[in-house]
Amino acid sequence: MPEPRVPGPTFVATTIPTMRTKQSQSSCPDSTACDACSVRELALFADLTRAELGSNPSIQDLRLSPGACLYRAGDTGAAIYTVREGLLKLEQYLPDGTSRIVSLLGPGQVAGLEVTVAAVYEHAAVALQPTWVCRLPTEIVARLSGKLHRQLMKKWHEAVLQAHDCTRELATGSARQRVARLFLMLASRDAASSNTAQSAHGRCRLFGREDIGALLGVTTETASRVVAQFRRMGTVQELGPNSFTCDLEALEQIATEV
Amino acid sequence: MPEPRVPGPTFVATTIPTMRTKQSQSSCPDSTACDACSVRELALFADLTRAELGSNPSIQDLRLSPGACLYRAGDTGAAIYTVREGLLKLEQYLPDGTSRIVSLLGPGQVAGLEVTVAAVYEHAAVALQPTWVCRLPTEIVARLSGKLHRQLMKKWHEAVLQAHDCTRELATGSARQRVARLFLMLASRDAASSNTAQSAHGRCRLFGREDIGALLGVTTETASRVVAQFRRMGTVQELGPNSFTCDLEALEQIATEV
DNA sequence: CGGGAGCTTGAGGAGGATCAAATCATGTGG
DNA sequence: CCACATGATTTGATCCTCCTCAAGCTCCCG
Repeated sequence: MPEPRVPGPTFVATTIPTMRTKQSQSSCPDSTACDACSVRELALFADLTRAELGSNPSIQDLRLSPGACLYRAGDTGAAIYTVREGLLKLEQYLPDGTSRIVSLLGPGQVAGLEVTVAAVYEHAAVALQPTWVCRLPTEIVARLSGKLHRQLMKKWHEAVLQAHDCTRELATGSARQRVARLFLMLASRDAASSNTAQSAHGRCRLFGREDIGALLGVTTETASRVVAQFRRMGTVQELGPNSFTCDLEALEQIATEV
Repeated sequence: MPEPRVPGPTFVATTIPTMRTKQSQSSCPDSTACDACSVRELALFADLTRAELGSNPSIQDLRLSPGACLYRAGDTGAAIYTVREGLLKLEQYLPDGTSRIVSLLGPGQVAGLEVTVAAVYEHAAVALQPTWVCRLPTEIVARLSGKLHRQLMKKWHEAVLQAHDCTRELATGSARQRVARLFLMLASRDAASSNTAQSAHGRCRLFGREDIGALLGVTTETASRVVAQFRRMGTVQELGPNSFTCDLEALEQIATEV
């Protein structure tokens, strides 16, 4: 498969004045957009023919800038969202008011699945990178449920796998190990879009230290310290802002050390 | 609803010589067993009439002693299991060979859902308490899938909620907080079977310190120390072996302290 | 009675949290 | 274009939690 590149609208580099606010630009795709979608085979509609799909106007493409919020915990669930490109965090709140990231969603994964069986969203979904999602209203899901069942089950499965991965890989061991595993996880995600699969160095986009902390269950300072240490050791190299190349072997080493 | 009590066979208090081994005693229920099942309304068959259900001989009740293994990661997935009473842990392994508990499953929840869309199990499922499960072969699920869809989706939802709960409540904060939240979680589970819902003291069954450690992401010693400390402080009282009453307010206090 | 497994407790040290401050990046207004 | 405000990142110093290693302890079973 060719390198996925999102067609859609031209990249709108609008600056968002207020972060953490819902910021979404809809672009009504032409009738073949779903065909052309880079995550077509991953997406919910994999089993549908184009005729069944039609050019449904209620299916929208949305673009999220980093920090933009797709929905919040407790919002009435009106739609589910397939990630086409980018990265979302699912965030929940602790008894003491602080928040914790319980899952990450990348291309092909679905946010908000819970509203197919419940009334409201369980988490806040917030973009960590520039992200495109495909919005699918719950009515459509209900209407097509006969056709979508198999795909929905697979998406549920992915959601569980992802949640368990986060506990197992990112909430266990020392801060060094967790950060190393995070780099490996992100690099393997981005590897899917890179043509050379098996090289000793990977590439990934990181995000803010505060989010890293909330994901790994450590403080912002610790997250910063470890990333800085990796950079000094040459384990990772910063190309641009939060864009890294990683020495995968060295990271693997750290991830599994005593 | 009345207090759930498992009918089934008489309690067989066999001692298991080799722990960690599959230990299951099947008892073919009479034709009305599914009707009488304590988790009937929670279970997969909630939507089925008795006629549809029939007295299917391939649906079995199994009893697991603590430490007994229902299936292992990588096993071919032949069935899914509804927990009727007791508690299961879902265990996965880290790169370094140590294991981590990624989820707990109690009455009404389903283990092994993943094999409805994949070939093998993702985790090992091991009993933490004396546990009864209802075994449902995947063929049956496939055959009844039209009828079962809604319930399956709900079970997937529960699985995701449970996984996120474990990350958020049990893998965050100090060891004291984690243990306090574990007590609260277990007490609220057992509260469902107790008639008095709103008292300041709860009741719960705990399990081995090693499992507590693997669940909370701390060492066995730390788990032991904190439990011992709670006991000395009177926050919890040990009635029998691993059977506790808890001061819910005090635990809540600890769970949310800075 | 002896042995083993799980639980408890102790002492010491490493790692991470906390508090605080300096540096850097970015956008704003003069 | 520059000075400044703002927020994120980095770094430092100190304290406390939890891990590590080690030793007793309790209970159960042969």
